Amino acid sequence: MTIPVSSGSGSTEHDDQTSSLPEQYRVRREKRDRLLAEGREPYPVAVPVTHTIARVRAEHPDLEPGAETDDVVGVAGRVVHLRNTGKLCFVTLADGAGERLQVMLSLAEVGQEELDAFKSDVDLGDHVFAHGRVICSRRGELSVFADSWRLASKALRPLPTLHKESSEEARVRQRYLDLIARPVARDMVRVRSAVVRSIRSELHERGFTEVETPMLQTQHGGASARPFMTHMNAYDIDLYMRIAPELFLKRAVVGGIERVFELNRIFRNEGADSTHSPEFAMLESYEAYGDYMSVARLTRELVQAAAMAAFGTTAVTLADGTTYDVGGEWPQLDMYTVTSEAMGATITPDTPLAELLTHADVAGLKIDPKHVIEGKVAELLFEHYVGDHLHEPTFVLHYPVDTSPLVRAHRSRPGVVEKWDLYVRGFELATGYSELVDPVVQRQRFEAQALLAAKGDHDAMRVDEDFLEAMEHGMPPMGGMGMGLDRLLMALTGQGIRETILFPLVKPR
RNA sequence: GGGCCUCUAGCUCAACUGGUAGAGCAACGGACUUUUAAUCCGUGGGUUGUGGGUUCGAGCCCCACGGGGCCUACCA
Repeated sequence: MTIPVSSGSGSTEHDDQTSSLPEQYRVRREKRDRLLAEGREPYPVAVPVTHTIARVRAEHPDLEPGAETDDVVGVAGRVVHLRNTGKLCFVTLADGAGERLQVMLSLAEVGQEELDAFKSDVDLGDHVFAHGRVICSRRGELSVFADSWRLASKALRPLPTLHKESSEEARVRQRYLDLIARPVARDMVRVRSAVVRSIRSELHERGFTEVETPMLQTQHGGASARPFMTHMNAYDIDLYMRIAPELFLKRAVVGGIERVFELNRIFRNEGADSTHSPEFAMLESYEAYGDYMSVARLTRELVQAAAMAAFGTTAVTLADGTTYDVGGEWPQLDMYTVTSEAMGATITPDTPLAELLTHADVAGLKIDPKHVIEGKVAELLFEHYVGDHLHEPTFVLHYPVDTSPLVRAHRSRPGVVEKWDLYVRGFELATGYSELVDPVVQRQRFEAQALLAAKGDHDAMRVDEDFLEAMEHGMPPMGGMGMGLDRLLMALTGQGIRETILFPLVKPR
């Protein structure tokens, strides 16, 4: 529903449409107009707050029921409950953190005029300021016994009922209401902030430098995914929104920023569901003279530190009430070995394509024609038989060469690369490589990708000449890691991706 | 992309086999000086997502479109 906005901030006139508004909207607009007409400000520029609600609570942890103090405070908050017994009103104010404090307004303390004004002016959802002594009600509720009050901001729309959760759609479309109503929603914001802060500080402690690389790119690369496209008017060129920061972070390493990371948004023009969002936050880090094993350790330490920072424990409690422990060492499984065991038939990097396709057939997998290459089929078999079932945090090692164009071949085992994927609760949380640093091999890999692209694979990379040129100037051996921040939040909280993102993209109505 | 479900008052939800669209909270009027989703008395509030169709009659049946959810395939 669209509510017409009256023109002119000081207007006290009704729009023609005002009379057609739902009753509750109309009543509140009329109150605003009446307050302005009476010279009472519905939106004062400031109110004299002296204490946060949390501070009042902290300074009076255990007042006895009926106790009074001489501490005079000024507090403000959103009205979330109103109870009126005639000559005494009880108001519950909530602050942004969800802390609540009761305000009591009595005829004896504020006088008839102010009490009547309060009753006629204040609605659920308004911001109200109250001034008075801190006391405790007879029923033991910490309260401010008001000697005066002021409207801090008049709400023109009613608060949704706080006794029931909003629909899932309303929760993401109007997150501000979700934050008011649902503590879990507020917690997520704080948990996410704590996790981000933890990751940054852990990396800084290890000597990493945070950089920001281009989001608008002339050539997308660094991952297999379809990009968003946009256009730059000044140069009249098409640009891609980045799908990964990898190729720029590696250029930074060439330039001597030997421990580098970026924690920011990337964009993928693909599906949106409970585990995928078109824009999501990605951490990538690269360390010169490291390899896939050193970044595996780093990744584990970052996840465990994040859990500690957000919850004070590595055994986190998920949304469904179960406990999930990310502590300790995490098992490392070899992809071909574990897939062979689960499947009951041995596959190796040398297994012919026809045989792999037979296995896929048995498994009931439909293989997209563009994916009919040995490594991709082997990977699909792994995901089918093993990947989705890996509940405990697990590193899966040694992927096929042909699906990992930026990873170096294993130092001793032919046909596989020095790569791991980290599985957590059945989904892929992070990936780590011993990065390919040989520019000649890298060119061959790019050319193989370009061939796939020519055959219609929108996810395939192109030959990135600028990146190759950087590489040809000498790239130190290094380990690299990428981790989806939203997925880390999902792993640590058990919530869906749209609950981990404050304002996820939703289709316009 | 495919399949299934769903959209009703400000919010959350009912409404039998097609027969006058209801409840809780919220709102409006009144009572009440210690309430905790206060209580009590009274009242109003609806283009049932949008557009067509069938029918004497549609919230309900049919078609199209739009939003949302779940399952499924793909990407993290």
